[in-house]
Amino acid sequence: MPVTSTTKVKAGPRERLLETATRLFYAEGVNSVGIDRILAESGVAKGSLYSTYGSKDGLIAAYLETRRDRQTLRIAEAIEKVDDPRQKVLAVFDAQARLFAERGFRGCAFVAASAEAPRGGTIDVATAGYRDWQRQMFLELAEGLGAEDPAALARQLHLLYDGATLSMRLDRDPSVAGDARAAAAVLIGA
Amino acid sequence: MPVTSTTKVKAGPRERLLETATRLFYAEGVNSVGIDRILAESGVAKGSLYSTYGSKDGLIAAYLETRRDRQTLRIAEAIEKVDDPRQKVLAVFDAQARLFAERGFRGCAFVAASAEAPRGGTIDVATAGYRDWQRQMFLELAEGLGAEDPAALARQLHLLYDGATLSMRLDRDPSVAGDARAAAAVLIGA
DNA sequence: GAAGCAATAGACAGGTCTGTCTAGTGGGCT
DNA sequence: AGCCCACTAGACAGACCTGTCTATTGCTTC
Repeated sequence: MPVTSTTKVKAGPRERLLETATRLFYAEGVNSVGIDRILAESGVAKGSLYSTYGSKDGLIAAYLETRRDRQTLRIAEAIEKVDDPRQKVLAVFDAQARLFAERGFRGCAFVAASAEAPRGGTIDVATAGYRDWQRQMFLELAEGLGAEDPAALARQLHLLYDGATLSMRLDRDPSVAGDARAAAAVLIGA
Repeated sequence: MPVTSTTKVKAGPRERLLETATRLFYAEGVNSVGIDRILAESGVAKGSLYSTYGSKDGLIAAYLETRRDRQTLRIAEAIEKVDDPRQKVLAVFDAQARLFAERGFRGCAFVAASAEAPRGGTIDVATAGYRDWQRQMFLELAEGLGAEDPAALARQLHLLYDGATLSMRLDRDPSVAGDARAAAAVLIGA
């Protein structure tokens, strides 16, 4: 019986590769990290990487998928925890603040990965999917608020969220999430 | 007498290199474009590049400097053109909208360049300088508005500007500048 | 006309990267 | 016991990169 992810005794090459790749890709960028380093630090043979993920691109895709799942789950949970439509919006920015406060957080993985990615490639597609999810989330939140133009409000809230994301990446100042929350409060109060 | 930049008859290697590098770096990213392509497309010899700019890094620095000058000049002009403090703020977002509407615009050059740049390197330093200029500009605008907490308002406006910048890069939709302007109008009206 | 200098053209070194391929090893299942 | 297969270890090919170095050309100035 193959060892599954729930078993802690020993992780297989697939899990070790993904764990190491996630750590290195996120810290230093997908282009800066070569597979040799991932192999060395994970203790996996090169052949296993190519039989499991097919290519470096495949490993990158798996990496982005886990980041996306982590993020969407985190935000969905924060939204579900409260009932008031306004509180739901603020909960998103609170979740962002908690994310920014995490040790080792260095900005959104998708922003970093997509910056130098060739158009139409693996990273581009994964990023577009993540953006779609975000857009849909903000739209549902804005509709829940009963705004007269939910689509416009959703775009503005998304703008604040994006602004905090970019600012965090460029300035490395987690407090920006608080500013985004404050601005969001003004927008949904108006 | 050496030919200066005002003379249109023939541009020297320095100008041709910078022009070609700007075009390619901006379109495809500083890491994706090798010097061989810049040399081939500009018709300049490799020796001239290294005697003029010292290294690829030096060329990148010159590229970012011209982008920065272009941007700061553009925004400063837009601000000076109007007198009303509120109109000055909106003028910044109007300038952003015009920038986004330009043919071939693909998002902020600094965001793209800094995404995969090593910390503390040439790109990082240039980006930090540009960020400082932006922060100062928004602070002066907020102070001109006579807000009770100019620093907080400046950060929120900057957030909207950043949000539009990131959204433009990820979604390639120039209309986002209009959303940023609308949200800014709400913030400075409150 | 001669000298000097900037620029061209391109070979070359030394490094990095992805991906392929071969050989050996060890544990689990029949 | 014996077989199978996943995995390890690492050499290798082929491509690309930056930066150096040499030889040559052509313009400018003395």
